[in-house]
Amino acid sequence: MENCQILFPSSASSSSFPPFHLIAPFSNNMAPPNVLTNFHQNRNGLLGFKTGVDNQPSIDNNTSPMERTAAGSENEMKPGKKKGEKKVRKPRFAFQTRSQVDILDDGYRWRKYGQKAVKNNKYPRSYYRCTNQGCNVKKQVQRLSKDEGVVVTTYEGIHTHPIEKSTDNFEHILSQMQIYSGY
DNA sequence: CGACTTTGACCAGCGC
DNA sequence: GCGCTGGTCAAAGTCG
Repeated sequence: MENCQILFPSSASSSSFPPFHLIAPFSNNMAPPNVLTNFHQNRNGLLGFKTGVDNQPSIDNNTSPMERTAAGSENEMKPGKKKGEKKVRKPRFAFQTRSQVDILDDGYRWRKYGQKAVKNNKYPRSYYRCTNQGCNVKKQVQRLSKDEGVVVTTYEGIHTHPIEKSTDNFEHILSQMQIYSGY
């Protein structure tokens, strides 16, 4: 978990790196994760954006070994937990936002599949998965207990399909929230 | 009735 | 080895 902290640059540097630079591309029919991926690819010395990429060359593993047979043939081990096989992590991107709502409407449809209480945090962490068939993108949403206005959203994986609805809505939400810059 | 949420249980990884 | 913690599953419940 710790390998996925964020950072936006401090607000002091907003002139050189306004947080919304991160977001602007969304309007181009791009989903946040994709955008962030770009950041990841350039991440040498970038932004302070931190990702949780583990030996993941990059983004071409859209359909990962984690893929769970949607048909539900189970009985196999849990996905991605094969013996001897190194745990493969998809690229992860996290960002903090200051928002009233936990769930940012980023244009994709998500299904909640779990919620856990997190240590040192009075708010639970929620786990969501993209409902699009074949798309294994996941995200975690957590509100900070020390600053309840701050929501941390972590994306894992890359969407393999076009966005489902206009991101105008997302932008609208963005316009209502402030990017948190606590570092 | 389908899509989604809730929630307890289960499992693996990790630190001690 | 053990206990803690994070991540996921899946059954049951809810909602439109």
